[in-house]
Amino acid sequence: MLSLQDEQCTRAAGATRRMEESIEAECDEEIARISSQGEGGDQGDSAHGVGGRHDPPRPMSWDGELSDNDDAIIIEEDVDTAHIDDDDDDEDNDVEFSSPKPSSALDSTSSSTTTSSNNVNNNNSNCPYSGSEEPTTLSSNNANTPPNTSPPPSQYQNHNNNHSDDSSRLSPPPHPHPPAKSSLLLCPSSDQHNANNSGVGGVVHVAKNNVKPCPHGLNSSEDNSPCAPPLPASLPPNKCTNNISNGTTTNSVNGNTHVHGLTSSVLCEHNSAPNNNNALITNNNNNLQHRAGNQSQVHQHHQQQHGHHHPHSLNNAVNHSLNGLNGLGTGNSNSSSAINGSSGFVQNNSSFNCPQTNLGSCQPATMILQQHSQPPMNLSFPKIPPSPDSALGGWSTPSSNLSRHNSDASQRSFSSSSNNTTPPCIENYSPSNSPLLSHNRVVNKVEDFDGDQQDSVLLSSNLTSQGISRSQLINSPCPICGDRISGFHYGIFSCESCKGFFKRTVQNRKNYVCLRGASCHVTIATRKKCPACRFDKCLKQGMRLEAIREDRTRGGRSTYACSYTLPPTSATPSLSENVQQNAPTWEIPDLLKEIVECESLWHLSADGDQESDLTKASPHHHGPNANNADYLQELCAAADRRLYRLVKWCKSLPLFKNIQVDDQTKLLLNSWCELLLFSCCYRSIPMPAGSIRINERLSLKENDAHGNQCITRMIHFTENLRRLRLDTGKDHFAGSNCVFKGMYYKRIKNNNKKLLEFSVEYAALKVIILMSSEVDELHEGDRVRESQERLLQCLQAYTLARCPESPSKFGELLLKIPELQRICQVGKEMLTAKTEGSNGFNLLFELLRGDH
DNA sequence: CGCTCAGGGCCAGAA
DNA sequence: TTCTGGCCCTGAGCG
Repeated sequence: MLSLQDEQCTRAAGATRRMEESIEAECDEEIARISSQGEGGDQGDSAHGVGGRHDPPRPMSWDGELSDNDDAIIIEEDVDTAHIDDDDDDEDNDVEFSSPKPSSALDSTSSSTTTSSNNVNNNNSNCPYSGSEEPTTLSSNNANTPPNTSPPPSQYQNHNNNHSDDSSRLSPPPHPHPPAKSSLLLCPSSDQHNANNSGVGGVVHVAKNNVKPCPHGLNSSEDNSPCAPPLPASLPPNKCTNNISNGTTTNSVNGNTHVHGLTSSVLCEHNSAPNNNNALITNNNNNLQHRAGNQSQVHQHHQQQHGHHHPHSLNNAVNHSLNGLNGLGTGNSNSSSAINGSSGFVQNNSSFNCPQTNLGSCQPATMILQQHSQPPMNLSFPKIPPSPDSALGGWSTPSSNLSRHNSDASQRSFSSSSNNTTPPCIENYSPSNSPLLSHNRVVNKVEDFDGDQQDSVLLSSNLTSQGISRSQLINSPCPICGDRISGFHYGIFSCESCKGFFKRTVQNRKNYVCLRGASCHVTIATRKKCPACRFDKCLKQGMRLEAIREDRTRGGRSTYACSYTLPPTSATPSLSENVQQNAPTWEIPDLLKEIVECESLWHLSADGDQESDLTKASPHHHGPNANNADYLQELCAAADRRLYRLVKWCKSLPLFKNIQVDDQTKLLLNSWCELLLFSCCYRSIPMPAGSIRINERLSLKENDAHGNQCITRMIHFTENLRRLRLDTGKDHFAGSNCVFKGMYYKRIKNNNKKLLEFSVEYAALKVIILMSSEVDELHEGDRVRESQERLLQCLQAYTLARCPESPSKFGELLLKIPELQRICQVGKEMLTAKTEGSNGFNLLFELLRGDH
């Protein structure tokens, strides 16, 4: 009698064989298809072969409409929405795609893929910060402490109360901002750390005005020792690495810097473990706190969950990227520095933001990201204070209209001191036509170039050449709400109300949630209606979280790095164009381009595509009635169909397709579930919150799951993805010099065509998941490992280049993987139980039976 | 040493 | 009761 284990092995072998056969069949089919196509290669193939093709760039329009572009690939779909249909399945029956410009068989891949996911941002939730955990406010020792009470549920909610069951509507994880005034803060796992620093077990007393910043922003005033390495740019400069003995929140135990504020929660965790090497991975939506920033902890956790190891390279990258999660913005390619202790990365980042020397205090973000891979450098940048006057290159008139009088009391200033400045009519103010938008972008662009004094000159000349006068700036509307600007606040010129709003939001840790899709228009009239969107706009316009002083010291100049970046906005046309022309471009690594081009394979289901037939033939395909019948059956059917597409996708991937078939099979067997679930969740991003899209006809809400943990977790995972703000195709073309080799369109209602948009980050992450070198008994383990590392490097480079203001993006992306693996574990168990005893004979069942 | 100006605090009014 | 926003205070940076 065969033991259960033997039986499982047998089944696994069967699944393996089937996977191999599928892969080989795909190969054969591919070859046959290419051979038979001659010049008219179909689009499916166009994206199969990747690499080595360098077609000239083609102009693209971004209206999403297709005109007469022969190169476009049209995927028809009877939908009127522009979902991110990366791997829609059931609509395949309705899908066809037109032939692109004929090309040779071997060059059939020359049609390129235009990628983006246009709906991602539209469905982003309100808070751009996720994945961090802030200290728990236990109580207040100060009567002035802003109360952490529950806000009206309809509009927003305080983070402190966000651990409700209805996590799909939870506010995003808290902003990593400073604690409320004089709060008693508890680091959830930081007893030892806190005891060391405050003398009160587990409690950090944040004293009001009790921190005397060091004169250099480095040492406490009592300490005459040489300056410790300054903090990274994103940290307030008066948070010295030296311990401040008055019970405040900084310390330098083993080189760690415990800072709250922007990075408080994460750093709190990060530094709290005995080895000072922790970080926090949170998953608020799942009400899970995966506190495993320490490599070993991640490792252990993962082992416990899955019985195997994280890929070493992935692990490195996770640890590496934790720096970014802390807002420290590492681009250090030597991940060992992160692994070996946070002291390493603190010191590796030590060249920044010393207010005394102004080392990098105004360095461009791109420089910062590049430089912390270097050991501490003796930088000799000329001093560039981050104040707007300085940043703007030193206007000729020292007594600016942006003096105190219009900084604090803007109304007074406008009425009295600005004789030559006619106060603009309020009706003329509009955030959309504010020169400030362009101005801020100019600041950003200039800072991106260099950190030295030339910035100022260049910026000044830019402003001059673009005709931006000081009075124009002053008279410009607040870029957030359109109100009158009162001064330079938290990194941008803004009005007094937005300044106060931003300050309160950050200081009091408000965590607003927009219930209208996070797309509310923020104007002077509506700014009170949706604080979530208002805060979001504050951030988008460039307000800096780190400008909020965690110690609440008053006075003085800002010393945070002013290398803020702004997203493309609808600035004044001429200026916008100018900025656009001068915009530094970032490039999508070629490898990622090739990967993205393979994304189209999730859509393609042309005639002859076996998937269509399989779909129709699937005995588990229940069609529209599945919604009320057995969604699990529908889920299985959808998963089963996608598996075939998965194989097609895999074998077209660069790096992967060069791996021998045995290893390909093992990698696929290892990751098929993660890939399927990930794609499902990604596809669900445009869906309403709290639901996932199984296929074209079936979507599930949390209620529909009837407590099914897998579905629930998938919904939460989708929510996390939504917050993560994956890139979109528009991003690529707005800021990059990326040119894909073709354009894919989906035919929608009224015979219109919608440009398909793929996310580079999403696509790359899938391949990283696939290329797990920790799979047992790989013949070419080293090769797989190298491939994954290469992918990781590309993705990191891409995320840093695209979002220099969010150095944590890369880490946050990677941290989705263990979360995904946990969901898969639950999902497999669910599906296995479901298919127990079933005589179904398809790939999914085979995989499931062999998986346990 | 005085000025600048950005960040924090206060508080009346609004929601 | 909470939030808003105008006004004022503070103090580091700078000339």
